[in-house]
Amino acid sequence: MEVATRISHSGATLTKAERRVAEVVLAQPQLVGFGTVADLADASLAGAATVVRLATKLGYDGFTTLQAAVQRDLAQQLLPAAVRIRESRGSAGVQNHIVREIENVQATLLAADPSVLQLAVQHLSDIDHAVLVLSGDASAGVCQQFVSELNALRPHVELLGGNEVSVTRRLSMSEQGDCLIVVDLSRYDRWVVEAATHGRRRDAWILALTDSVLSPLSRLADSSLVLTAGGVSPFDSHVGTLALMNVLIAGVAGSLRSLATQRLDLAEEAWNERAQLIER
Amino acid sequence: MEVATRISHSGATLTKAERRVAEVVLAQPQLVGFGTVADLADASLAGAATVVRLATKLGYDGFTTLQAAVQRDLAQQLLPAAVRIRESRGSAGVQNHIVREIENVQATLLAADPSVLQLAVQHLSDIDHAVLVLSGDASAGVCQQFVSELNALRPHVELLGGNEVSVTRRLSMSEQGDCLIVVDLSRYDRWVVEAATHGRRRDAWILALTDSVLSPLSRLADSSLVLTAGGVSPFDSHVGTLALMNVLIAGVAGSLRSLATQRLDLAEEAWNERAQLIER
DNA sequence: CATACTACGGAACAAATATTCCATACCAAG
DNA sequence: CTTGGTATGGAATATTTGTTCCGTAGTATG
Repeated sequence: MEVATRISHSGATLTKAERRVAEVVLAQPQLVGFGTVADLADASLAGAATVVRLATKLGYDGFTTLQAAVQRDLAQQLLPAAVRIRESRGSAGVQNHIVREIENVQATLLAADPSVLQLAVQHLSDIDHAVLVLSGDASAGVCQQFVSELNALRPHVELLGGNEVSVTRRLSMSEQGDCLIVVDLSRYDRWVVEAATHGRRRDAWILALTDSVLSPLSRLADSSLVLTAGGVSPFDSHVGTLALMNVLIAGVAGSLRSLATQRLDLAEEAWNERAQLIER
Repeated sequence: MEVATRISHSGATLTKAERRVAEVVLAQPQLVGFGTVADLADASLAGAATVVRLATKLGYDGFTTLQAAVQRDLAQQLLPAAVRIRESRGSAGVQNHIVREIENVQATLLAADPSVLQLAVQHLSDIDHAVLVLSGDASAGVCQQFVSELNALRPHVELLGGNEVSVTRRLSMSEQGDCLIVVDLSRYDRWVVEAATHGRRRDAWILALTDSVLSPLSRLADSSLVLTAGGVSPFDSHVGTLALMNVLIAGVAGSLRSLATQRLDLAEEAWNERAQLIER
């Protein structure tokens, strides 16, 4: 991505209008490769002169040269994906990762039984009951991610953590119909399995996200989804897990549409009020 | 392949020179999409007039119209490679997610400049300096995941969090050569950008993981990696981010092999001693 | 061999497109 | 509020590029 590099390099010195143009160049490279100065100017609500100025600022002779560069980049992308990955600037390492992680995503999502997904979304969308998420140490991060997003959509979502005692106490206060999501891969954290067992006695509906239907969590759970987590590093990859969680989140967002948008709007408003977010 | 269809349809009625042109159109569509009448004429050893005649013979108004058609065909091919791999397994809903997340992984990892990755791994493997990770609210979970895994491989890795004051304080104590990883997507958390600015003054080496080379984080950082995070739900997908982090983790594990295995063994031993992990 | 017809490409012409120039709007500093 | 400087887009200009026309060469047919 020759062009992207140059934009990044000159990024700081760009003016407001030039930046708009640069964004369009990055977002819709076809428009540059196939189109004209006027097309690009229209798309970025800028003048033709600004487009040319950007091109020269990036170190090109003019729009025509910039266009040629974009066309080279696009031509790269036109090569078959397999060739692209192989030719992608050496580093066989990254290729391995791509293949491996894609496999994780695909295997995890394809293995998910649609009826289980539907059931899970249904329970996760039931705002009359709490959602408790229990995770092994190795997957705590992705679970926190899941909890925080789910929390943005609906109330009463908790990540169980701290020490074993506090988790057990929280589970003891759970009510029938609460939803317990347990996430752990082999080798399983003993306390997670024990806590899940406790949850079972409390009549929670349990969904296991784990690496095998033979796992102790699967045995405990009412439903389970099987994860594929082949890693290149010493650790399991949670890419598939996160992708699966995204599916659940999207499902909940869909089924709680009005409540969810209302909650998101409230957050949005608060952010704006205090200018806590910036566009650029 | 709209153009190919027309060529095969009118194939019989083409003259010798026209056929040569048509062959080039099929073999090197980029030349048509990106090039001019003269380019195509040269490549097919024909005159400019012949090129135009072919275009009209195929039913187009002229070369310009033919070119537009070829550009549409090319644009199809430019769509996320994953879209074309639509194997009809899985339900429609999950299909979308698979395609989207695969695209996130692929785009994020392919966009990563190997030299930047190498540099990042180098800094992350430098055990004489601390690694500080600063994250926007929306990506806190995956960052925690990253930090916890990195922590298993080497000491002095911290996730900056809590309130703004404590983050600022921690950054104030950072030393030259420390490594600051900043992760945030548009719209950016103001405090994250401000904290990163502070880190810059403290002479930390800054790596930005963000969604555009035009982001304020990119501007601040010494190096940056661009994330693709297209989501189906209301939230960004951090699947690509996590995959990229896995690449970094694997790199660090490789370069710190002996230290890392030593640390992992220690943890292993402690777990075994207390029977905290179970096989099944 | 002669004639009629078709294919073909060079060059003139017309259209489009990139580039440059300039007046205006905007903004910050005094 | 004024002034100096910068950013910006419209319009004039220059260049490139598509299209059309026409003379020539090649080919088939009688």
